[in-house]
Amino acid sequence: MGTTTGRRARLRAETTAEIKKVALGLMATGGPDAITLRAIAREMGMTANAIYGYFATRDDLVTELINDVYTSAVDAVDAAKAEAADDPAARIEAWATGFRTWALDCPEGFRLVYGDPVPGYRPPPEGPAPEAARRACTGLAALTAEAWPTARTGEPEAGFDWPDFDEALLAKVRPAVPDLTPAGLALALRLWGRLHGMVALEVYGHLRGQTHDPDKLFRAELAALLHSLGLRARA
Amino acid sequence: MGTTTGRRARLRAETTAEIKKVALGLMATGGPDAITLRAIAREMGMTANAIYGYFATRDDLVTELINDVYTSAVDAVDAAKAEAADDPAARIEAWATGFRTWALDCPEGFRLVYGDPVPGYRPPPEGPAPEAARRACTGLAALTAEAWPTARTGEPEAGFDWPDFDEALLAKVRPAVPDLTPAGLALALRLWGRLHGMVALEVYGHLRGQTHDPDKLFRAELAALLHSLGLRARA
DNA sequence: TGTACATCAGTGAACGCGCGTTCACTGATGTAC
DNA sequence: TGTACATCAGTGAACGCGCGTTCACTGATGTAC
Repeated sequence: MGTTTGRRARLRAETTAEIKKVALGLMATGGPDAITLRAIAREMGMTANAIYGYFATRDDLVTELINDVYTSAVDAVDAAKAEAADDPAARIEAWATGFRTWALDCPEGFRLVYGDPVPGYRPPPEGPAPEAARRACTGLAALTAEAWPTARTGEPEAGFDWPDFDEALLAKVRPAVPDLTPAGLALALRLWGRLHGMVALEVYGHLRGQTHDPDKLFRAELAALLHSLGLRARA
Repeated sequence: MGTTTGRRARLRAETTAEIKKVALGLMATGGPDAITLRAIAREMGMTANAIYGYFATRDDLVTELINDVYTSAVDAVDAAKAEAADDPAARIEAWATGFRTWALDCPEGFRLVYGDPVPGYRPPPEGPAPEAARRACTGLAALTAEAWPTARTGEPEAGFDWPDFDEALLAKVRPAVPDLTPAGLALALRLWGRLHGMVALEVYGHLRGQTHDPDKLFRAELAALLHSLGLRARA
């Protein structure tokens, strides 16, 4: 009996996964508005309402999609960081290139998480992927804390204090990374912005008409970023 | 006769402008997919097909919208730059804050130009706003060229050469800014990315759960940016 | 100044489409004795 | 091992909706003599 119910469960899980994969594929070719139950069903050779056996509603599907994609991003950067040599420059480099690689591998995912929402989508009140967001925050904060001893000397002082930040962010970050200062947290957010800028331009195609070698441009920006933190790139 | 035909023409221009204004307003409240002829007409108290008297097609309307909005952005940063003191740091600061101010004043515009396109929209082959794009490129390149004498010393060398860049970009930039080097142009693109990152995060609401004072964060990033160019912020 | 005509902004009904979602159902797969 | 029953994935038709676009039209505004 275990094996037979197991088989049904497995088929169910496979179909669920396929629905999500097809949804992402549709978004890749047609943009966020291409994620429709009918289009997914068409692609899978079934009727649209069959999807209701797997997701209660289209918004539920989109929420799961965002959650999956965001989690895969955090997994990717965490893994890249973990594989890197045990020094701040190497780890920041791995984190940044890991993020860019993930985004270029799955530009639809990047858009889904950071760009315009799917038309008509209403996310749940706590956000579509709270756990992935938490991991992303603390991961970056920890990374910044590692680099802080050298970074602080190269950085102009900006006078940040804890009340400048959102309570929810502090609640996530301070217990996980106790040795981070307010200025360090501000730096973390700025590093995030700096990475986001380059990757967003590339994902949205704005670099296409500018350079043949976005890779080189990214490496240059990364080298400058490390340089400004008082660190030196490996390559 | 001149006055009467003039009146018709004026009414026509006013209605055209109102259609665009309403379209932007709809996008502000409902996202890019809210720009529909029917919604615009509803808002204006007319029927949807009346809009065909002003725009041949919905895509034409969107193209004009993007063009207007992009042009207003370039006008805004050019004006900010022109008003600034005649030194590179002040001009870069004015350019960056001018851009951010424009984006926060008109976040729909930022999304329209830099984010996901309006669902179903097919831009014309030369892009929706080629002239505005050209002005933005050359403006930033000129700004970078001004800062280049000090910036080059602080920057790690990355070995860029003209073939790294797109011919179309070079055709725009090199005649307008003849004293720009390949490394300088790469720096221009990176500055663009750096600015884009912070502003995009803020416009898309990703900073909302992080800091109460995005303004301060932006100023800190700007100060660090100037610092890395060997310049010093005024404030 | 008055009248006949041209322009043209906007109407109202209709088209075909794709959407999310509901409903009653069928038929194959698995379960209990 | 064989039969009666339960589960459940998926069907097919239908709903009401909003969309872009087309069409034949009306009625007010402007023009020419």
